[in-house]
Amino acid sequence: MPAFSIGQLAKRVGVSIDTVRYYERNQLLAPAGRLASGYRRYGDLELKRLQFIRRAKALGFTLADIRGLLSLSSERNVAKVRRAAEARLADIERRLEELKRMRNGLRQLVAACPGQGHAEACPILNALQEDGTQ
Amino acid sequence: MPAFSIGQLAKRVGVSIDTVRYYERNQLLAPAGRLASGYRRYGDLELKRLQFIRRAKALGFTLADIRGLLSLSSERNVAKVRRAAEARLADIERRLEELKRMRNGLRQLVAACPGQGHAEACPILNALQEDGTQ
DNA sequence: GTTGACTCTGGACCATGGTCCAGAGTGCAG
DNA sequence: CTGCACTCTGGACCATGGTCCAGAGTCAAC
Repeated sequence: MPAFSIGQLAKRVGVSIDTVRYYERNQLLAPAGRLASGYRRYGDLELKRLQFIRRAKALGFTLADIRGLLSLSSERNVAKVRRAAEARLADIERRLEELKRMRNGLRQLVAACPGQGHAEACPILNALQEDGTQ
Repeated sequence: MPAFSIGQLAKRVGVSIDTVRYYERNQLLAPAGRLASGYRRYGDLELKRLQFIRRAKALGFTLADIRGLLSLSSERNVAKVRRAAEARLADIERRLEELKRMRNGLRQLVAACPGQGHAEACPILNALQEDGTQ
């Protein structure tokens, strides 16, 4: 049963030691135990859990989401996990649409802007200054 | 020359009074003047400026970006405004791609999840628990 | 002239996801 | 057994974009 220090754990997963301790403070990841000196010790379980956290974060889950996922996961409640993932997905799709709207607005402005000449001819400034720009 | 109070200004633009004062603290919007009592007074210029700020924010500019845009705009420097908009656009496109990757990852997981049965069969849990998820 | 709504100030506080610090104690290689 | 790297704790601090508060003063309608 392999055991490693917080520094080794952090390095393996590619996060900072501070981040590991931050996750501990926020109930995401506890050490497997402590040495007599108080040094934290971690095993494979904690390694996996930390990787889980990072992967979930990469998928756009917040730490609060992840706390939830972790407890669902230990409950092994598949239906709830699926619903959580669906909610995340819906949220991401909403954000995608928003961003696309922004992008299209900006694209039009940039495309129409001569990039020189006087300000009155600049659609970017005008669009921001007029009403109903969207 | 119309003049209104901070409350009227805020209401017209649809922000809170606190937000208007916050923008003032952060050099985005100063009142046209003050009454003897110290009450702020705003005119059409400030109304337009606040609308500009809100629209730019809706396009995804940060307040720091907007501070920049406002000064470029008063310089009437079309070339710089355009470059700022292009940079914003590139940033938005980068974020779009990231979100799409997340969405696709999640979509696959959700699609493959039976939503019932035991945890071993749940690809969401498995994907988060295994290496090389994406 | 009284009442209720509005405004003033400075500063504290919120969430998010960490980062950094000092001062002290530990682990381990040579 | 020395020395360096590592770890411990608690708390402060960062950026972002605000929100809320108390206590005092003011405006305007009636």
